[in-house]
Amino acid sequence: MSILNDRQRLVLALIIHDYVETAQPIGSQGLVERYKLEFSSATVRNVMVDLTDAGYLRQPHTSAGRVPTEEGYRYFVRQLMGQTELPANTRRTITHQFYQAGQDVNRWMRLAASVLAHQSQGASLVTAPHPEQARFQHLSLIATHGRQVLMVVVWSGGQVRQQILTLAEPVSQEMLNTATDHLNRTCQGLDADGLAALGGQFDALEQDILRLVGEEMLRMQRPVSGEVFRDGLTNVLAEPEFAESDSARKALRLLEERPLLEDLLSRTVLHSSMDDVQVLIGGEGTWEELRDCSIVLARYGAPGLMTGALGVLGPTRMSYGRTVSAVRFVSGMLSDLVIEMMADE
Amino acid sequence: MSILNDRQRLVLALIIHDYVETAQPIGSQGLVERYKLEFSSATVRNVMVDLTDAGYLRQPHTSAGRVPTEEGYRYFVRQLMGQTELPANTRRTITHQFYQAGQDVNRWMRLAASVLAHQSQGASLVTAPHPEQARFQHLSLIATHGRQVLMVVVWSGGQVRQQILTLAEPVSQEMLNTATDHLNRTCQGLDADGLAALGGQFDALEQDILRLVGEEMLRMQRPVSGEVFRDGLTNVLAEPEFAESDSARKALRLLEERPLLEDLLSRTVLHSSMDDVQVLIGGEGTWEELRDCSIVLARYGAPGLMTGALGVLGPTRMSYGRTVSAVRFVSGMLSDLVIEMMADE
DNA sequence: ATTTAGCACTCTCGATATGAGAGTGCTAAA
DNA sequence: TTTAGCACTCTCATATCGAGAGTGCTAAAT
Repeated sequence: MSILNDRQRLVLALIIHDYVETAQPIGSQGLVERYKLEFSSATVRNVMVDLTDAGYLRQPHTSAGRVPTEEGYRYFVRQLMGQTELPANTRRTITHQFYQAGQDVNRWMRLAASVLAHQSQGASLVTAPHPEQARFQHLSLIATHGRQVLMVVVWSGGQVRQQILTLAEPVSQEMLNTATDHLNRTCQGLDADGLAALGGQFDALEQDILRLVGEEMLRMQRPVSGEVFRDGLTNVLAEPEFAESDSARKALRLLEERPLLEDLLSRTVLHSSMDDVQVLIGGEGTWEELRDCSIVLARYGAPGLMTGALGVLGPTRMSYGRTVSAVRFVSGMLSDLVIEMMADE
Repeated sequence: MSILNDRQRLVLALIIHDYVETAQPIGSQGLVERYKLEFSSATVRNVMVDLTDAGYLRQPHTSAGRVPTEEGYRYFVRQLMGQTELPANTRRTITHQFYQAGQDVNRWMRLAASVLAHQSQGASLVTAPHPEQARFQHLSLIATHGRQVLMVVVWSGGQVRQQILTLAEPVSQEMLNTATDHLNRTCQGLDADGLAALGGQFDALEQDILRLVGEEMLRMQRPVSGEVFRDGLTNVLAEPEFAESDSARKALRLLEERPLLEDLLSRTVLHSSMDDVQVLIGGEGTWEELRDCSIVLARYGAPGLMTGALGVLGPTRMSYGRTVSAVRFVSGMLSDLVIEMMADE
């Protein structure tokens, strides 16, 4: 990566700024006029040649204006963008909305997806927080009909998972109550290892239940185990570069199909530290589908305890400042909420 | 609506069939050649004039082929299409998949959305089944931290809803157990009226809980209360008429935004009888956003007890035969599953 | 050593023209 | 009632053309 002088940096920033707005190649004259630059268009042209040689700009064709390359965007994001924040009143409004959502995690998720989509004008996704180290908290067994039993397990993060079991033989609600009481007293706060270490102090029924609880625990600890919340998918379609809709389709499919999504998240954000915003520009050579897209990702939650991921998909030509600040803000918001929730319990 | 003779009906059916495949206006010559018709293209042209006068066909411009009108599709769906079914082996495969999903309602929903999207090549949506008449089954209260209590309510359909309460003052887990035991014994199987009718046989804590349970019950009985499962949104983008992406955006937004969706469902499928497939062609004058789209909808579930809705969105030029059979089949499948589940409990 | 004015050159984009092709509607004959 | 024949219409793809925007280069100016 070349080292740019101030003028080069200024011109690059201005070109990116204008191109993000207009989606049109940016020419030297227009730039000088719009920003009343104190050097001439010829000088700008010289600078443009430098930036093109450095790989930060390109021309769609001879004698058209310049367009940022992926490298150009990367330089901008790393070196030029600075730490922007959402406007104070926007932050207040959003905070208020989260506050109103109370303790309902599903509402947090929906709200986060909605805020991200709205602020960034892109497509957003938010994965539900999942425990990195699930701990058992409470169990209910409810006899329904014959050998069918509804098992409801509450985990220490407050997640609730239910499942219907079919037992080998009918069991009365009384016996179920006895078993749950025993298990609830004994297993409180145990993690997977703890559960496995418990010896033969249980009868057959309790052993069975314990095994199922253990399986559920494993399922829950997978990275994209729960629901994925999305919003603003149609925003992406509004961008002119996706008018032809084919690349848009490919990109949206990435968000729609779970395996692709798991791949994406596990290769990037899961290894990053909390609330650290990552910007993937143009697929970074790995995702063909994302040729003309960028993704802004972050991981949120209580490190080591309960984490999730969130992100925004938009065209490469997106407003990185706004998007990064939105992602950072929402990620921090959710982290605070999750940490607070964990502390309560 | 005019009465058509056999030849007119045949020509209309063939034009719709071809147009659905090619998305191109259909001409008289091509029709005669492709289907080796025993009358000439001139005759077909005469028939086309009749069908155009009747309002079932139109010409994009003078001297282009014919294209079905919305009325044409309606006539086709009502009179010509017949009762088609998915192929037997497809039905078997799908049945098998549902069977493998066990009793997990969320998996049913995801699978239903996926099957609908795949079979119809459109965008699908499925609302979770919600109780028409919720009955209380079981309650758990779990003390978490200070005055915070996690309330988990199980309804007679097997739905589980959780919520975090903040009590006026700290309460021990013992006291919570006593209260839940009492409430679980007393309220088993009661509906909203039943709960309201219970007099002063409860202490203050129990009264509070009961009130919250009642509120939750009301929330749950709203038509689109739970999650909405979607799939295949990108299928729609693949259709040539949505290449320009603007009308596609409008239509997909209808599925993305909950209020619009509630409006759509409440005005149509909620008043229909179970497993009865409704076809809305071109917005039916009510939904501007659906100008070039059709929606195939059905209601599923156990009538009076637990119902949901499902549907497919596609271009007006969609294969109604395939889509209607897919919607009918999946709807019947889910109805069976829900009824079976209700009978178990 | 930079910066700038001047200018020729290039390329896109929209407007306009043109011809092939597909399809119709009409008329008159079968 | 059906059909062959034919003139007519309209679209679509292609080609042409000029305006406009923007560049790169050179030589002069700072």
